[in-house]
Amino acid sequence: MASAMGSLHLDLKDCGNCPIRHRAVCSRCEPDELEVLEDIKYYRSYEAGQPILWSGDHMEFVASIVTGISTLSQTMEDGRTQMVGLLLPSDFIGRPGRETAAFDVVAVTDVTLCCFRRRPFEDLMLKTPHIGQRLLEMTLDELDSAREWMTVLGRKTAREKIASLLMIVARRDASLRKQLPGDGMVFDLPLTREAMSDYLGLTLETVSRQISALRKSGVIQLEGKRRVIVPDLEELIAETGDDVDGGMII
Amino acid sequence: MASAMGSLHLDLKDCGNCPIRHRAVCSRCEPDELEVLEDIKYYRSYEAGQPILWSGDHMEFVASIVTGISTLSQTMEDGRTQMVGLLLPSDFIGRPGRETAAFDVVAVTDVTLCCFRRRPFEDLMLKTPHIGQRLLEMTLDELDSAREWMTVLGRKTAREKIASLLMIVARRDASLRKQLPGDGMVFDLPLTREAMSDYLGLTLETVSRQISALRKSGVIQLEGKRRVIVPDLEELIAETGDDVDGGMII
DNA sequence: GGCCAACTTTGACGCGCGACATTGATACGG
DNA sequence: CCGTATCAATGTCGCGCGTCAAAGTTGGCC
Repeated sequence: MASAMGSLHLDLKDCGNCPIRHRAVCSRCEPDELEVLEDIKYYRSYEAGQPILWSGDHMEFVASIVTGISTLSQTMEDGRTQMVGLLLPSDFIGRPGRETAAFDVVAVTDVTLCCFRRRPFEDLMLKTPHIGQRLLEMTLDELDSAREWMTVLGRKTAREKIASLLMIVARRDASLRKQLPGDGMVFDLPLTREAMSDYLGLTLETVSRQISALRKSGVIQLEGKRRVIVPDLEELIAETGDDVDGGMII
Repeated sequence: MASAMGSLHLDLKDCGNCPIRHRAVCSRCEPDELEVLEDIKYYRSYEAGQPILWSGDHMEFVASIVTGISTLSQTMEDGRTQMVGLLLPSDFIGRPGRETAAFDVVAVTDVTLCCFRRRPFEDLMLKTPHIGQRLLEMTLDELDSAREWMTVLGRKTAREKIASLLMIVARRDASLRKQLPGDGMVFDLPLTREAMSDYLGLTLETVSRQISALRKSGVIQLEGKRRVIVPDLEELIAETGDDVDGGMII
């Protein structure tokens, strides 16, 4: 971990080499604006499974995810939990103008954050419209995603929910490889069955059963618990209940 | 309707008298900035039940809701629909930088919009940081609401969902009257049973049954179909499944 | 290798809520 | 006045998914 951080520091101290340079909240900044950001930024890292923030925590920083995956989730008094966001590299954590975290943030994989102390960042936003513009764009995208997701939660069957999640992961995986999703594609599920159930508003048993059912129907094949093969993409899309390739931002 | 529009025009042509002046996307604008907005704004009105936008429509304008209530919803191929937003006065419709509507927008009550042609509004946003700043703040608030709502959709029982919706309406009603919600409060449901079912991811019948059940338990009383009386607010809050007065933005 | 913890799968059972049908209440127009 | 439309309430039935329980799988560690 320490050595990983060491190399990250070396690679990333310069924003020009940053892997999320073109997508994160800083993506519209000019070189002089980046310099100001570079002065106040610092990195933090978390191991898989560690909490990053608890709901109600005082937030001293806002941050961009540089590498890894985190979840944003809410827990009811009696322990029921619902995931409300899946945070990927370049996604933003925290909210300018808010003192405390509204949701729990947990690292699913090892995670590296590029952090900015909140106050200086808020000041900078007022002086640097490019940051606010990009953050608005990102927030609007997240709102669209959240709304699509509400339809999944409110109206889809368990089988459709699983198929929808598989398509989301498949699309994301394809875009990381700079390919289009297609027949025969292979990808890994970044989430445990329990995390999938939190995402989809199901129990982990139902998730397991529906994945088995999709396998038995031939819609997907499994290699181990996590690796998924999609022989016929159209067939999987049909299982989502969406009209052909419509919907499902993220 | 025509006469109503007439009086609105007279009353509202001047942004200084606008009922949503302090909350809408223009709320941070200085007098000179308002003047520019006044030049490009125009009003439109819709009767209860009318569609304002269909998903996929080309959007020539963005708008603020001045009066009335609209719903934002998504429909699946087979007709299942999920409401993904409840738009109240001062809420914003449309998205700078997007050509087509992503969701259906329908007027629930008679609605008046303050519209801006999209292109000029986008240009203005680049020149007027106050607009973008306010829109960011509003969008972040909506994102928080959407996330709270996801927990309702994914994890609550039908009875808890109904109680949660009643609390949302109760809070909104109290804030309009500039009071705190309290024991014995009375309010009207702005939505039909069907709209409530779309909101909560339930069927209309289940909504009807759960409202009857809450009435029989003495948690609420009904006056007609739409008017609700809450003898003991704590009791209703307990039915939501939330911890005491936590959660439930909007 | 063997042990242990974490994760997953599968089964049995029952309840909550959806699907469908009927009845009632209210409003509107002829 | 009645006929129709809309919205709501309520009954019946059954399936989907949650709950509880147990067994199987995988990987880490000594």
